[in-house]
Amino acid sequence: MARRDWIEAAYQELARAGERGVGINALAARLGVTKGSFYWHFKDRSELMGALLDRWAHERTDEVLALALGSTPDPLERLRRIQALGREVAPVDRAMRLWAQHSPDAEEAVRHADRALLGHIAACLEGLGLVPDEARLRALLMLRTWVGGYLVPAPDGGEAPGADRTLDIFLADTAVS
Amino acid sequence: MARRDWIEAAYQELARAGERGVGINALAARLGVTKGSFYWHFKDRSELMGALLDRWAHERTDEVLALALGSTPDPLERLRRIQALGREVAPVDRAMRLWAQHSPDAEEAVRHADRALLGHIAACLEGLGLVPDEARLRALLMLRTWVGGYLVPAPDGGEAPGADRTLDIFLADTAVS
DNA sequence: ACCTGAACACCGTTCAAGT
DNA sequence: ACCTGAACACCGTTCAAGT
Repeated sequence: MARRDWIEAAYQELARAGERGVGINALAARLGVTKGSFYWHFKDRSELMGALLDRWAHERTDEVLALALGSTPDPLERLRRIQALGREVAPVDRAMRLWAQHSPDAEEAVRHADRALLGHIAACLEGLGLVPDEARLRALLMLRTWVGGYLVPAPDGGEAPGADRTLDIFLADTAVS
Repeated sequence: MARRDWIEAAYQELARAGERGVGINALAARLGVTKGSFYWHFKDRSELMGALLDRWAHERTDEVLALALGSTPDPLERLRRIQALGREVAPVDRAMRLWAQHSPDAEEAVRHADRALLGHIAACLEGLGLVPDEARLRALLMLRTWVGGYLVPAPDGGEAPGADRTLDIFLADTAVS
């Protein structure tokens, strides 16, 4: 049982059940050891949670970097890829954002990651003809619309068919429309 | 110490510190009694939380009803009032939505309340010339944009000056623009 | 009717003791 | 070096006993 095994198991629980779902007892049972083992590898629970933060931050940095260095130069296609990534990472992204609501450390990690992500979205919007200030504002509102989906599901179960109408709406008066 | 005193104190804690902030020990200390008293008035914690749900549902119903019966017939002005209400009730609204992420009961209460709210927003958008389907979709995306602000704060501290640019953007191709 | 106080289960935490 | 097992604090919960 290595430190990284605890982190891996905890990360999966975080994505599955949120920050509260990461319990030492449950993890110990799942890993087939007693919780005393946990306290050999970690000072306390918050050290484990800190490791999860680091892991997530690295993953997210890589993902956004991959987007920024992506092969397509077409801004609209880039925005679609950001959206696709968003759907892919939704479970852990949601867990992180909810956690950030009551943890300053998680809040800082999310804010830092969002700076990069918002920068990339805004760059795409500039590529479509928006001036920098307008691009930054719309990038923020677009991200809020996507993330807001965690807290406001479509009323008629299942995602509305025109969910990626978000792009159309936020690009209403750009080169695209 | 009456049942409603517990509910009132708990409701304040909910808005202040979220669902986890509602602790029997802390409430008992604040009310100057022992927690044994609590279990005279309530079967258990979940009965208290259910009472909070009811209280919030009534409050929210009244608020949205007041908006719907409001004096202004102007749809744009009505949308501005919805936004203003949103800012006013942000603390408890945020707490409710976060709570809804891990409680089916809270989830149902929020979804029910959102049905009314989304209906009212959509009605305003129809008043501005959108067809029903488009109005419903944009109402959903607008609400998500506002609520998404809980999870994605403005990167440069403090709300961006043009925060209610949301209206402009979502009304881009209506009678307003 | 309303509350106290002691007890219990659960979970995070500590630590002496084992291998 | 790595883990066990017993102990403790904290909080939700129960309940017999008080007024």
